[in-house]
Amino acid sequence: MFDTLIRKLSQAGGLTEADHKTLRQVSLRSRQVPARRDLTSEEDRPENVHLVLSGFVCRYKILPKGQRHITALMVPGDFCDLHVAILDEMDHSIGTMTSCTVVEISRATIHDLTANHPRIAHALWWATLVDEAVLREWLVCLAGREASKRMAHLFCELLLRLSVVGLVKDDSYTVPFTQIDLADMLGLTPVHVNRVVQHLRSENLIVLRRHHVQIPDKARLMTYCDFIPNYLHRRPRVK
Amino acid sequence: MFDTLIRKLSQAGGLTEADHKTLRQVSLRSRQVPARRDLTSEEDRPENVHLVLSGFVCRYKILPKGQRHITALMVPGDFCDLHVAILDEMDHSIGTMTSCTVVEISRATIHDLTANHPRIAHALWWATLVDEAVLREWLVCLAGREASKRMAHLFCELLLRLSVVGLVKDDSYTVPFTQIDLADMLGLTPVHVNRVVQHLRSENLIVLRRHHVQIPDKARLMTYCDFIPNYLHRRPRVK
DNA sequence: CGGGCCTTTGATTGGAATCAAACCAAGTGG
DNA sequence: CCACTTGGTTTGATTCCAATCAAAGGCCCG
Repeated sequence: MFDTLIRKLSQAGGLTEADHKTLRQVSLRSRQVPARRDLTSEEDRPENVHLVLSGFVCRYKILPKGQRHITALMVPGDFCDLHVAILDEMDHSIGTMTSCTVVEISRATIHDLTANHPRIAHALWWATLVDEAVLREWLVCLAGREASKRMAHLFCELLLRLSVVGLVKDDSYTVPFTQIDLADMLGLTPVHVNRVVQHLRSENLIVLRRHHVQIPDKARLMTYCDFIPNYLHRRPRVK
Repeated sequence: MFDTLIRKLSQAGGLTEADHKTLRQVSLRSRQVPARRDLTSEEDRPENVHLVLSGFVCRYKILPKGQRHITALMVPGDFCDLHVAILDEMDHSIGTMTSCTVVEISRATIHDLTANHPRIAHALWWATLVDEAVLREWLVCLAGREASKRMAHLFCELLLRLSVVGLVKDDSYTVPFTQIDLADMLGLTPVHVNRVVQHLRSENLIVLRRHHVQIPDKARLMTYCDFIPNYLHRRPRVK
């Protein structure tokens, strides 16, 4: 569990052995959370930051008309809500999509780390900037790509993000969300998501069945949706 | 010019008199930049972070098909690209929309501030988190609101953001961008932007003429687009 | 005063939403 | 172990918002 935290922050570069030691001493409580539960809700002032160890978590907002829009997906190794350590109030909610194991880190701990361990502070800042870069790509995707390329793009992104944490095997991974969840991520209706899925299937770009995707030819899928991975800011080794 | 920097960072709270002094000693070079110039381009590894003193700057990406999408707007008092101090490579470009005065702060300076002045580091982190919150709202807006509400929402946001820096008078401010720029922000075509503008005009929700907006009834405009300002994370005093 | 960019208007097309209903899989309880 | 329920997936028909194509005005600047 410590490894997950250290691995995550090491991606920012620049951590020393002493920093690793500091992180190992951080008191972490791991917790099991069922699917479809909120970890924190809008307007909360939560006391803990969460780090995902297993399962999928999403960040979402509810629009006035009641529809939900998912603005970010957190997979194992990701922080859910570093914001809460810095901002005064949540402007969105965070909920599990599957049953999850999460680690809670108190705001006090984050404050101590940022105040007294500049390289760790730097790494935490790095993590939020990468999140922002992903968010930016989602925005551009939503604005400028048609539905089927948007979905293909999402599957490409997940392929890379999940492979970093060892959750991809033979270009295939588990997508534990429903077509309704996909609709909420891509800004489409569930009906249209279904049609798009069928289209991608018919082109043999993805094989999606029972919460499991397999990508027959990832180069072709990436070309199809003009996927450029630079926004993920992965370290070279993960290439 | 120092005041702008200090005012910006003070919004995060927690800065001491000593921090102010530190910031005053930061070496700042202010520079005039013409309209429609890039400050930094994708794949650059720029040496300076920019802070806007006057004028409008935007963050944008170019899609494969050649269309531009603007992902963020920076107004006086905003940082353009704190990323460059932390991430290895730009994944987007930053360009002026008008003639601008910007201040350049070297990466080395930012690194020194974050390494040795924890409260300033905290404030910088805060600034990026607020940027992210705005980005998130843009995403939700794009996905879930129809064109005219999206545009109304943008005008509401600008009203608040510009009033913080004293650029609003009588619920009226300058919007120095063209309908083409608006289209690139809202994910619409220029033609449709024009029609939406006309619709908002006909409803008397905005008075837009010659790069200048006046809002006859801001409560009505906010109600119209369900504008909830919490995502801007303004300090109470600015209410 | 001419040229270029922006704005405006019109006609048409198309992608995705909406409405409606059937189908399917999985879990529940009698 | 099988009706029953529930949530998700699929299909079809229709509507509508916004894109596209095309061209005419305005405005500003050199």
